[in-house]
Amino acid sequence: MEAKKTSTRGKILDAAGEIFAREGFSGATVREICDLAGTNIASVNYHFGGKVGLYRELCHSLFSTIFDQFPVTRDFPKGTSPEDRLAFFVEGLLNRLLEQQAGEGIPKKSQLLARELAAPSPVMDSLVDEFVRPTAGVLFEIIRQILGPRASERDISHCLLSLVGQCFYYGMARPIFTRLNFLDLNEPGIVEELARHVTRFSLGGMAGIRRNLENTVAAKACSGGKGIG
Amino acid sequence: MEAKKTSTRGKILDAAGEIFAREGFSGATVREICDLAGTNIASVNYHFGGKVGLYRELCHSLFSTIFDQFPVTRDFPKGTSPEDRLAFFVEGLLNRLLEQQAGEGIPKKSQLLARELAAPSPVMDSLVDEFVRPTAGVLFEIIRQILGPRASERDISHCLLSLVGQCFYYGMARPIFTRLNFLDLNEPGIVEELARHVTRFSLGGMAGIRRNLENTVAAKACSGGKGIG
Amino acid sequence: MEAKKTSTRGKILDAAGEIFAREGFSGATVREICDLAGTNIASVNYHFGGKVGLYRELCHSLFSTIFDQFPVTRDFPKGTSPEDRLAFFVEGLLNRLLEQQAGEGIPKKSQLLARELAAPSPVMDSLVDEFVRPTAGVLFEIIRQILGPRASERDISHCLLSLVGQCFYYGMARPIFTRLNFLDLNEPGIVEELARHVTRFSLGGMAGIRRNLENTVAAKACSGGKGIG
Amino acid sequence: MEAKKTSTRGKILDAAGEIFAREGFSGATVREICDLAGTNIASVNYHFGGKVGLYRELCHSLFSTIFDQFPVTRDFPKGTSPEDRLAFFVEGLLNRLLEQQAGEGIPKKSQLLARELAAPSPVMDSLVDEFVRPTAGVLFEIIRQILGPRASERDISHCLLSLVGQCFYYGMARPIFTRLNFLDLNEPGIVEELARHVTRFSLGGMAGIRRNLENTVAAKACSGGKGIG
DNA sequence: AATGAATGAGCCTTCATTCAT
DNA sequence: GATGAATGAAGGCTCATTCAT
Repeated sequence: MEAKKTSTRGKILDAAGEIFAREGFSGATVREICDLAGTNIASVNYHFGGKVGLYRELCHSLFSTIFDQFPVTRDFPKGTSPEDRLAFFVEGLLNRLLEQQAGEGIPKKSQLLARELAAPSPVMDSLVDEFVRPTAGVLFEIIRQILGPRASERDISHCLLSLVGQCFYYGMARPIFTRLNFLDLNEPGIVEELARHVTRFSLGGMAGIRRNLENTVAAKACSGGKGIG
Repeated sequence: MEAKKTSTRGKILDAAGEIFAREGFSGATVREICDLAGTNIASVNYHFGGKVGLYRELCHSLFSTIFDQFPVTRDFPKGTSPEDRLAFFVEGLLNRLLEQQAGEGIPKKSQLLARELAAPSPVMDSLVDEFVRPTAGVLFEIIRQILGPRASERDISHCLLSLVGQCFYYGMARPIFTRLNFLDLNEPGIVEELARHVTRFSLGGMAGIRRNLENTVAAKACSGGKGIG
Repeated sequence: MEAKKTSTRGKILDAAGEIFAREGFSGATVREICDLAGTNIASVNYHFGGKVGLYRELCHSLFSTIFDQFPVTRDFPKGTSPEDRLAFFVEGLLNRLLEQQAGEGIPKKSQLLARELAAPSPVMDSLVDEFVRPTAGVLFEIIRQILGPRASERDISHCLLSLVGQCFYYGMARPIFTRLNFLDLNEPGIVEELARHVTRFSLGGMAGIRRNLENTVAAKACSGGKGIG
Repeated sequence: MEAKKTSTRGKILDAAGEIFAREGFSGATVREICDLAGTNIASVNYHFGGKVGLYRELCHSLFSTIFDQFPVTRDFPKGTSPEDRLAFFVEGLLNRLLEQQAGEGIPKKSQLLARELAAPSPVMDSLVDEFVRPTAGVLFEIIRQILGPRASERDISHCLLSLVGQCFYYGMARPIFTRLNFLDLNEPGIVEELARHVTRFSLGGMAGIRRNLENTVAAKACSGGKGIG
């Protein structure tokens, strides 16, 4: 639930979120944003220095809010299994990507995120460092533990991308699979359901990878002698 | 490898692919496209009726070419396992999404595709019906067989999206994970490596799902008696 | 008399001359120019690349026209005195600076010239080289002959600036001395009258300078002995 | 030497002098002036009622200061020759026009003056009456005496403009003749040197005019008889 | 006395498009 | 078939100014 801002700055940011998400950066116009915000057309330049500045600040603010709202890790009790950590991570990530305004069918934040991922603007650079990299680091460690000591960094990367890809796809490709009637993301409880599925699917996938790693090594160890058969 | 067109029409299409992929629909300008194509600024309107017409035709032509080039199914010998069919599907899909111009690092086609998925233009509608739906149908059937008879349509959908999500993510999020140094998609043989990974990961994932389905049913069947423990 | 152009380019140039002269570069607006020219507001950008390009081309065209129209030297018969050459020069220069549209009281060209001299824009650089320098060279030689062999380059420069200053002042300070009722530049024959005056005044001035130079040298030559007295 | 003001008003005036001189009235912006002055952007309107008011006050203050600093006449001892009065006048006028800030190569005051002469703003009207007219009156009388009783008002005006023109030209056309390497106004003692030259040149010029007047009258008187030859 | 926020008007420029050739 | 010239609409932005504090 998003509290409607009363300051001019806040109203512009709210409106910008809507318009940029719907139209993209080039498609959006300052005029449209100001009309929606109910402010003067010069206010964007006054408060943000221009269209680009507004976009930058909006992204930052959006990412900041959403990342604070849905953490992907926390102070787990000692001995918590990596599988449980993964479950928590997946639910957090999906919430970040699928979160939407109460009452509105338009997930403006994830839409904007998806745009940036498909066509990263210069704004992206700082965001990746500030928001994405730490998140990826957390997941990387979890997966390393799940895959076990034989996994190379490349193995871990592959699995990480497999897991993240599933989550992102829900956020980005919504227009596609909505059209194909595969899934309705507006159902209540859908995020939790998807989190359970992604967790289970990915754990299964990683188990397969791990098994393969171990077999490969075992096979190598027996090379020269007879294989197990 | 893309044969350079010599007709005005062809030169415009080539240039449009580059510019639209880089700038998006609103960001691209007819002038820029015509400059790159070396044609008159009025030629776009003459040949395609306008910017929208050009975009529509470009998408169609791009999808058409790429879908023909990389099939996701074929006349398998009778008795081919669904796992083998899946492997073929995954490699085809990844090729479609990661294909790039020979010698150029810019995967203009998948970039354009990614854009359309993140922000589908009106052009999308016909494309989904013509290209995406049949592809999805093929995969749906393969997964149905792999998951076994106990899987509901929803289960199949979930797994389908999990698999497709992994593949798309490679095509769309390249700017992100390139920045994070997770993966370099320019390595030779990378598509095949990814295909092997996605196939194995997904088979593992689906195996997990299937096992769970069977256990759940079994547990229900034994309800009243003792669980396995 | 200025032939009204019929091409869009020409109409814009005509209008620009009027507006830039009246308002200065920053004060003038493209809209006003296009309104006066009866063309679309985008035509300036199409034909001249922008406001600056239009200004540059206008200055060039104006200078070119006016310098061709009023020469300051010609093929004099052998033995023509430097005084006669000077008279010709002065009349030519004054015509350049005071020339005005038939029927209009606004001397747009000299006004524009005056502006450039008081606040030279980047456009000025090429104009000085192309137009002003050769003119100055002609005058420099005439004055050198009038002042005689004892004149240093500095003496010549001083006299040159004295002469040119008189002429320019008529072109630039018109708003001032019109207000002070000193002179009405709209009288017929005024340019010829001024030319006669400036020529006579300057010849007198230079005669004074020359006399002084010769006396000084003579005095030096007699230093130690008696002066002529 | 200009004392740096500490009051907001004074700081704005100082800054305005710099900016208006460099950019002209339309080219200068209130924001730029306030930035340089280190004051709030609303301060110009608060203190001067607007951009025009600031400009008016600045001109007034500038003219007032400079005219007080360099007089063009004084209480001469009885019997002082008009030639001596002229020499004093010329030095005073040149000082007014060429005066520049200590240590800075930019003569902001004369630049501004030159602008006003080339393109007088409405502000000019009052300034002409208050400052220019009295100065011109002084010179008019001096020249009347030098030219002698046969000179008409028109003769006097011509000579006056010839003299004033030389002086103004140094102040206004500096960018031109600096580019042409005719003169470097930054040399020490240059103003005195120029004053000597202008005085001598003009006295020579007026002597020529006077001689001509007398010859003309004499010739008329002798009409019917022989001319002097 | 002074200011930060906000504004309406207007700026130059760029856009996709049209039209006569 | 193809194009150079021209255009109306709209773009982001800057301006001097105002107003509540």
